[in-house]
Amino acid sequence: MFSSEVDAAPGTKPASQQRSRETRDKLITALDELLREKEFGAISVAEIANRAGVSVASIYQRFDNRNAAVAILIALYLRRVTQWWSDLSRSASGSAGPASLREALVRVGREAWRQADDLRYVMRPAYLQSRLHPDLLDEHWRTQEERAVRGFRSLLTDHVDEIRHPDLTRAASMVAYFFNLMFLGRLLHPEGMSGWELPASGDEFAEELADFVCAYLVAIPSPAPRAGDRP
Amino acid sequence: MFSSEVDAAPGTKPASQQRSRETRDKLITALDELLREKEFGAISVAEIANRAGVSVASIYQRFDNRNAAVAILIALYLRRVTQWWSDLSRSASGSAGPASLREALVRVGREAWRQADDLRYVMRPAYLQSRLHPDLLDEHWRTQEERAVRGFRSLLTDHVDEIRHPDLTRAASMVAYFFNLMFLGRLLHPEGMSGWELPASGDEFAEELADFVCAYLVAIPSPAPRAGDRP
Amino acid sequence: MFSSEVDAAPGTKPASQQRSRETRDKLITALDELLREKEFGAISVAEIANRAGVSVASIYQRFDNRNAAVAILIALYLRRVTQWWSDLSRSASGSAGPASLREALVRVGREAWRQADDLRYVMRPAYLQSRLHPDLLDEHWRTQEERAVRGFRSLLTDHVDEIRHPDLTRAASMVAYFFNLMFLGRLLHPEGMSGWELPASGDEFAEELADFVCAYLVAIPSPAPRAGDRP
Amino acid sequence: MFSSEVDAAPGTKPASQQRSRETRDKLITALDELLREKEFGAISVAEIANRAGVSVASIYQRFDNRNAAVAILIALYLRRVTQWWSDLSRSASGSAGPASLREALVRVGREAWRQADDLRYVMRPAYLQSRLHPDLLDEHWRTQEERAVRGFRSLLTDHVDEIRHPDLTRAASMVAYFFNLMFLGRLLHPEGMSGWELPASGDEFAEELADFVCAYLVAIPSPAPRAGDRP
DNA sequence: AATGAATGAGACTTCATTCAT
DNA sequence: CATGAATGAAGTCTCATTCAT
Repeated sequence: MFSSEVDAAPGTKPASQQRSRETRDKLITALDELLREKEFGAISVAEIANRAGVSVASIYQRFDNRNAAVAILIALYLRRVTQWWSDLSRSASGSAGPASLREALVRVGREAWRQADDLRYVMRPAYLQSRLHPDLLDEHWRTQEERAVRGFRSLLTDHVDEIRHPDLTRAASMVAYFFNLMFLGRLLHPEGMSGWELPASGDEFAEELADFVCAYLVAIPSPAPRAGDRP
Repeated sequence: MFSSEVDAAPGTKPASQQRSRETRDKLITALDELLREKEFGAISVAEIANRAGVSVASIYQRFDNRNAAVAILIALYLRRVTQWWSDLSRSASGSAGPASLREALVRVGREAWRQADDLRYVMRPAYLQSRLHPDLLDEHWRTQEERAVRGFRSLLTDHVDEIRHPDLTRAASMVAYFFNLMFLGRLLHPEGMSGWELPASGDEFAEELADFVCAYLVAIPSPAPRAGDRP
Repeated sequence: MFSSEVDAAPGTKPASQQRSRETRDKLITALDELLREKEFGAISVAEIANRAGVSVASIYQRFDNRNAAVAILIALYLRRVTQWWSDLSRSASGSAGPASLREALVRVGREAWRQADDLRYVMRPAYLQSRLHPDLLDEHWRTQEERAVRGFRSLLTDHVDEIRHPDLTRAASMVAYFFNLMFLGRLLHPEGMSGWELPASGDEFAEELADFVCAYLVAIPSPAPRAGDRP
Repeated sequence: MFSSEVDAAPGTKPASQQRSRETRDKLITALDELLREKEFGAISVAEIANRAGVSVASIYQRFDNRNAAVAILIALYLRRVTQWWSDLSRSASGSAGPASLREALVRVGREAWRQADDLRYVMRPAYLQSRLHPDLLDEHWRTQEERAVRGFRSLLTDHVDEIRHPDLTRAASMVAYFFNLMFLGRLLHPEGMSGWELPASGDEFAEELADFVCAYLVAIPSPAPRAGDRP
């Protein structure tokens, strides 16, 4: 079921037999469920085993140690985020793609907003874990980042005629970085935009984001737009 | 030494005597030191006590819980961030303030970048803790957010003649939100801009940020700057 | 206020000053209150001090150690039980005393039943403590027992013409022992007569008790009333 | 060894394997030993584990709580008292049962006296605990009480021709209640009859008890035996 | 005399992990 | 391979008591 992603994870022992693969899947599903109920740090090995209906010792036959349960998190995370990015790309550059750059950005913003909500229960612990044990997951984040940059690069290229920013690569990086931060913020602060006096509705906020980013992209190249350009 | 901030914290017991205040300060200092070495979750009560040179029980005479040691984190956090914001405001709106909006933003970006590095060791655990126990700290974050919005609002007001964005309040919120995210990102990803192919130097990055934000602020109000405005 | 009884207690330090006597009384009152809320073992020194509005250290200036707080229990216990016995005697042998032995016993039973309810909150912990630390209180119980025996002895003497038991001293001992057990049972099993299928009302039960005891007292001396005396 | 009783106890985790049953028995035996040396409240989890030769954590694999170690007490208690009652019944109603009611009661009294001594070391803590945590054990006491009432009921029925008390059920309850109190008193006051000036020897005391109870049972029904019936 | 602070000792409990079946 | 049992290590917290003001 989850074979390819999970076996690649560090600390994960090979599951050659049919039976072991079943056990492994049961464990992943159990953790997936538990993560919707409580934070990772509060989930004990015994709890995972109970929920999965297997013995505690079985976990150690699948994974090196409890920290390697992060491996399961990665599996879950990868499964979903990969799915998300491919969905996003497909819809963004589809034959019926959005007419304008702004529309494309609004769409991405809206998607990111929604995804942040949907994936929060798995991304949040995965992310927080990754901050506490950077070594384990940094490679994965890096990969994601690069994928995001490439994604935006191609999106910008699709609308290159609207863009005045002199360096498309740099622009794509900034935009990807910006969207990523927004995504992260939404992930970690689910309660929303409260203190910022910003629109709490995803759709409205996506419009504002698009404006924000568009301005940067279509602005007359510096130094022109700066001080003193008002008549 | 730390009296005013710490006494206000929830879960903190009053320290009326000279001696108790000394103990409390020793504890705060100890935690401060430990946080430079390891993450909060890995610091045991006994460790704090040892480092502070007091008994474990003394910790419980000062604080309700181990969790209330988060209170110490808040104290540290508040002390530093408050300091930072007041410094920033003073320098930004001083008599010899920056000539242009962009220069002001570059300066803020540079400051934020540096501060994120300096305060990381305390902010990071404080932040991650606050994500695991949102109820304890959300009020504080809210306060900070509002303060940031007000700060940027006044900064923008100082340069209102350069700004074309129709809604100054909304603009201030967006900019504050953006800078905050950037700050947060730097906090949590100290290793830097690696995956993003962005300038790793703070100064250079601050310039790019300023451009990003400036464009949004000085852009010709929508719908004008959008699709089809290039001759 | 409580001076005479309390000062006599072992482990109690002399309270020569006015102030110390006040403190001591506050402590006793505090414990008295607390005992209505929870069992002795669950009452900490700090709790007593808090309730009394004095410092923890003050307790150690009044008493040798926590176990000597049992001394306070004794004080409370003595105060009340002494009061009870004297009331009982006064009413039993008063000028308008009950006409018959049975009436007198019913009255005693009723009183004991009611007192057991009223004093339970202090007697129960005192008693249980005394079972856990027999050495501290055994002397007091002994005293009480002897007082009870004497009380019943005089009660029986008042009605000697109704009694056929050959040995009045032995009879008084048995009756006192019996009432004491009943009192104890009521003390420790407040929920009542549930399992015994006995009258739950104090008045009705007192009647049965009186019958029980009366039979013993007025029975034709053994061996006469035994087997084969039915025609 | 102890399987049936212990597994039924609340807070006790199932011990399916041979090995776990061994551990559980070691724990029970250890507690049994310790109770002969000190009171339950003074026995720590570590002590039980040490004595049993198992690790502290093993206790928590067998029982939910330290309080659930009371379950062990119940097990011990039940084992012994159940045994006692069945022995008593067997001997009392055996083919060669006592000729008279009085003889039967003397025998019961003697047995109860001896048993109270023998079982004291386990009954006393069990009883005191049950008074401190009534909810845990009240059901058991209730059961015991009802069993006692039934036992005496059948004993009285065996000698119904000697009894003049009009209500056999009520009489059985009173007698059971009385013997139970006596048993309880002996349990809690091992030092004996000191204050009461009663026979310290079990055999002699049993005779007096029998007289006491017999009188109640064979007394001419009220109101006859009361005041003024002496010629 | 009274007090707040400090503390050593120890209690209970949890948990990740290993072992033997 | 899967499991229930066992455990060492560690953690959080409480408490009776002493100390210094």
